Amino acid sequence: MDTEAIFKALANPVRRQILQWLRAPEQYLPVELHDRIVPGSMCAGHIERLGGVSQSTMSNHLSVLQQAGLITVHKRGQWSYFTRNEDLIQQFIAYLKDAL
Amino acid sequence: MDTEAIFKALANPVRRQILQWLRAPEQYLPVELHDRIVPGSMCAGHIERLGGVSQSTMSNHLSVLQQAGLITVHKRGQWSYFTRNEDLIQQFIAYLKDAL
DNA sequence: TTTAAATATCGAAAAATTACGATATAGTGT
DNA sequence: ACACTATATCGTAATTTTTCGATATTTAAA
Repeated sequence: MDTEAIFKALANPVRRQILQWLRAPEQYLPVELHDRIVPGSMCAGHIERLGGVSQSTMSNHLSVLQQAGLITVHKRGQWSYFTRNEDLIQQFIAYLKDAL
Repeated sequence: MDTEAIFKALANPVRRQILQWLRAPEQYLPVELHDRIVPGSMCAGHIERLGGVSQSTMSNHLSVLQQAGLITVHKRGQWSYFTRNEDLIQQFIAYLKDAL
């Protein structure tokens, strides 16, 4: 667990917001897509549309979260589906409980 | 609780280290000072000597931690004694548990 | 096989953070 | 009043982060 990378990743509000969106993707996606997606995930394009930043900027944020291990990607066709890495997130919180 | 400020404060390794030193100040202070200090605290000067940065830089780090609420200051004479704000730290961890 | 769509990467500008030395402020002791 | 110590603040340079538009890459569709 790269705590340095995790702390840095979480220091940015857009990235924290992404983690929130990924808690309940269905809530933020058009209903007609609910059965098409990788469950519990959103593709980069939808995340981009939710955030107020450019495509390349959002792609970078997703990359930072991914490198910190907070999210994982599954590529299907031309899409990249991002999912929270609950294991790591819980591991990180457990770590904080007696290391912070 | 200013979570934005807390996340930003924790993004810096020197500041996280300060919180660690403040968990057990006696461990990092000369024995002859143990009965002179505000319990569970260290003055700015001692923190400065532990960290590898200049006086002004360390003073700034302490200020950032303080503004985030992670530490508190008690001034006595010409010294500033810094203490962990355990309440806020625990509150932050509790917040993370269901908001991260 | 050309065209379009989704995403990633590149290069550079803007903004924020970190760092330092110098100086200011405030308290202590002479 | 004066010198001395501890800490804070100021101005600024260096570094890192954030951002963007442009371009490259990959897959799908016509």
